[in-house]
Amino acid sequence: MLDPRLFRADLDYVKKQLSRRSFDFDSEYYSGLEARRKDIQVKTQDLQNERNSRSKSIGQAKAKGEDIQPLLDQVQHMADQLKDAEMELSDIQAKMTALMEGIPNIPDETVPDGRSEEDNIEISRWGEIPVFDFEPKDHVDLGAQQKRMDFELGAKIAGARFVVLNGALARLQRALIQLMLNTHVSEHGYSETYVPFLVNADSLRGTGQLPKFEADLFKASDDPALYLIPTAEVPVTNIVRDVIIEAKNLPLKLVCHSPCFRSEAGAYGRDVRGMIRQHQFEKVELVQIVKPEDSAKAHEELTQHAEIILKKLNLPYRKMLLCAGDTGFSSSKTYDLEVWLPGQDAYREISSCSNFKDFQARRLQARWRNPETGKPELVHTLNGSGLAAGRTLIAVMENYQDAQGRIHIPDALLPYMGGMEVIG
RNA sequence: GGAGAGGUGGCUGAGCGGCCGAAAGCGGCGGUCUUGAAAACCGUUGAGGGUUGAUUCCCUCCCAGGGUUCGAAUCCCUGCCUCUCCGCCA
Repeated sequence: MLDPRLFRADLDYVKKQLSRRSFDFDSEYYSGLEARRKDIQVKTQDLQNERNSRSKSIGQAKAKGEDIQPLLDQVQHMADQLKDAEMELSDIQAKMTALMEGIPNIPDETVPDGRSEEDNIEISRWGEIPVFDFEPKDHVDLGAQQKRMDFELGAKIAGARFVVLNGALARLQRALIQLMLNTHVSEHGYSETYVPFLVNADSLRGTGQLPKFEADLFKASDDPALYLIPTAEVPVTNIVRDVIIEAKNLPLKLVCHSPCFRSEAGAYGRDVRGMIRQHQFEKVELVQIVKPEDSAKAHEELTQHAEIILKKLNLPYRKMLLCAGDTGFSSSKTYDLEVWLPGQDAYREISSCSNFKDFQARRLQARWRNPETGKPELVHTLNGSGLAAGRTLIAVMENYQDAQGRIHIPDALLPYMGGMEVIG
């Protein structure tokens, strides 16, 4: 959620910034609502004030043993009036909240204009694209041997967009997760967490998935309302919901491995082959909670932490700065890391690292106590995949294949593979 | 799943339906004392919002949502959560 004070101070600026991401903000509707809100709020509070002072004098009169009946007669109709005003106020506040919750974050000034991924900017490239003296296979064909990667079985057990991994490939995925967790904990200073994979609506509202993106989620239960997490970002960031953090405890750097569940509504027909887009996948997520002044730097660092995993695995990748139109709803600035997939002859997203600034923090009421003011102020939140394990598995398979369709284990993973050097 | 107890400020913990945004203690902050520290003593210390020229005035918040009442932290209902005992269980 954006700062309501920003709307009152400079509506044109807000509208202009939102238009950069093709969001048409109805400022007329907003202004009308805001004017009414102000009006009704003042009216309601006046009535409340009157009720309070009259009730107080009734109490005092009663204490002195005076006849309070005349006073009671005076207040008779106040209750109804007040109730009406309060209902009107809560009604307009609900409308206001609904409007505000549907407005995306304002893009950072360093974010380029643009409408779609076509307009994203390549920041850098790393690694050498492997040259094969044979026609490289994609991960589906590579995984088909001995049914190590079995999509038919996934479909039988659950349905489309599910997979079963067997033997060495299941282990390889686990090895990747271990490498990622160990690196982030031991070398990057993150604290490992384990969190619920089912979350309530408040948590999803806090990080911005609700109310707008319910269709992307799997709802696991109606009563109580619980959803499967689309990313560990949700439970991990919600650790600081309604918390005032002491300045000395910042930054908070958390890493969490979790399965992720996405309905992929709206993605019909896209990436139907293979493990690129599944309803369930494993991911190691990095989350940082920082002082506002530190978030730009933290964003660069967090992205580098994700990049280091790719470097350790010697996987070629490029770093993209998303344009305003392609940046996610809650984010003010996002870098995507795209890994090279020989089977697709293309770079594909493997990590997305975002600075949300105070957008999530405002919804979460996640604050820190600023020693300079002594007051609680909103923190900045950031997160990024470090990395998506399923897609990393694909990248390793396709980049480390040989002419026989075998997969050579990258050096960095050898300690986790129990002596196995080649799969095949 | 069954039975009971309870949810109050950073923490512990009082609180007759009006004088309670809330005692007291701890913690935090500031000060006195001290070469310094500790102890002791004194003072101070919740959050959100509206409004204003203003550090003015006002509103809301004692788990959440309803209700009773002129008036609710206090009474009633529902939900959620925590604890204890029993059962079951990875």
